[in-house]
Amino acid sequence: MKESSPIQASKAPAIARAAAVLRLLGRSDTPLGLGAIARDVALNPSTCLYVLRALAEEELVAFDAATKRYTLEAGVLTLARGWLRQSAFAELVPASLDRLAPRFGVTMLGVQIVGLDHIIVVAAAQGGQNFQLSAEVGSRFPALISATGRCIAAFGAHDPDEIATRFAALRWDDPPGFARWQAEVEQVRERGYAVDDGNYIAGVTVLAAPVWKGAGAMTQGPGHALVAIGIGSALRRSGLDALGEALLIEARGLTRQMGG
Amino acid sequence: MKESSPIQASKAPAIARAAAVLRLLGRSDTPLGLGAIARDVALNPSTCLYVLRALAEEELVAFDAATKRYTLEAGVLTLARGWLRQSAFAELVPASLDRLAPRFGVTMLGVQIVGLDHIIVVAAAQGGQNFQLSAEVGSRFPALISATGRCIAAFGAHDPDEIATRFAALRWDDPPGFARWQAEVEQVRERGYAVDDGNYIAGVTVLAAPVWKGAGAMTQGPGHALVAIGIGSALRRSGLDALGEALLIEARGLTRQMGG
DNA sequence: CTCTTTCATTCAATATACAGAATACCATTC
DNA sequence: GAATGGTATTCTGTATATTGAATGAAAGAG
Repeated sequence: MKESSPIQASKAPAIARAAAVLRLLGRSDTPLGLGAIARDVALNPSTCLYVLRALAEEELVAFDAATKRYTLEAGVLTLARGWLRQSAFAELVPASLDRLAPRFGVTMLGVQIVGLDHIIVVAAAQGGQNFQLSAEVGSRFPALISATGRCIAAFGAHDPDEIATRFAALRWDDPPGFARWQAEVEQVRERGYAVDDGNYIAGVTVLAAPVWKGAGAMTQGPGHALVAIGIGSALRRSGLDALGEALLIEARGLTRQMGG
Repeated sequence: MKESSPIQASKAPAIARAAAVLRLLGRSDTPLGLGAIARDVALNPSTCLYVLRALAEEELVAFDAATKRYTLEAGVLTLARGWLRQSAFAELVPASLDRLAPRFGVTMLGVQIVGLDHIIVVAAAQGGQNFQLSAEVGSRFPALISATGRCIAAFGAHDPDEIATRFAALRWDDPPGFARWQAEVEQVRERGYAVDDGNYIAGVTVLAAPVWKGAGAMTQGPGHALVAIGIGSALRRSGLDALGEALLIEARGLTRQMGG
């Protein structure tokens, strides 16, 4: 039997339900009622009510008794603080971002790589005052997209078939063919950093360099990456190579600081 | 490390267990094994294992297969981002903090009031270069402590008995007597902002001013507060009143912007 | 290398969380 | 004021999540 039975396979389904509810509330722009929530996460209203009450008890969701609507509660911030506290990367990366962003006038991101599924923005710094290509902390992106994706493909020890499958599911503004993409990935292995020149978002150029986590963990692939984002025309004018090399230096410094 | 609070009966106990595990992992400085986690949250190892697996499936917990240790995963950041997105206060307050912190050389906090239980730091700004500020976001404090506590007591429509009970449980460096504290709370009602002069932390003065949430929600008490923290001697020299009045003005501005 | 200890994981019986129907609660509308 | 529609909430039998013991897999000591 193939392993693909993701729903109901767990021995603690209430947790998956709770996570789905939290994510829905995080996505929603307005407070939601029980009915709307139950419908969206495909739960029985009664079950959903108990989930919401338990989450409210933990102060992860807020309940407005007057309108009977639910929202995320600030308790989720406390969890995030706990993660930030213990993540060496999150602690160290802002300094690197603050160095590079003003120097090259780019938006800098520090991202965490979560498997082959996706990456999560951990920290950000704005370079130019005019064009703010803001990606907020906590945002998720598909793992293989853009420059970071080429990094993951180049340095992660992943199954080629798996990569091909996931590549096919990506959405680009201007998709590169798989063959050309693979050639670029090969180039990343030599050069050390990756470039996405308008493929992901038209007119926008993205660079990424890998940061490894623990000592000698390089065989398992990078756990993080530094990302630079800027307007393509401006970046090409000021020289991509200089930015790429600066990314590499900072990324190597971070790897070293984290015990490499 | 101290034991977590006991898990209470609910119709979805797995959620309370999950929250306890997440909080424990957030508190811990090092990755933890199954045994340590199960012991701390008072769970059967087998049950705890299923909880951890479900949390890992949701990418709220990271599992290191080599060491069999668990950590918080970056997914908690995504939840926090959802909360920040939909909180008008979190969106607006940084501007206020950034205005006041350098002007008075104080550490500024924006806090969210969660019932009578506690407050959560939502945003922070440094005046001097003394401490790291970003680490503070997400911290929890008892609701009635320090200057914020006097605000909540003054403007929240809470049961006096409940307040007295909770007051008795607080820990101060230099506890004010209940009678004197109540007199100060009365003063807060007239002046509009609260002062804690070395009671909570010796040598440190804290000021707080309330921010109400929705329009006409003042009857239910403030949902947020602006907090200023500084060295007592320095603050008294530069004048507490000026800082207090500035806090009030910013707090009123925020209340207005949030639909007051 | 073998024994001992510690920890993670599976297994099978049973206490209980869950789904669905039934009820209570509002807020509108007639 | 009565009725209606759309909610949220309680109630109850049953499938299943939880438990504690048994098994497996490492790590450390002798």
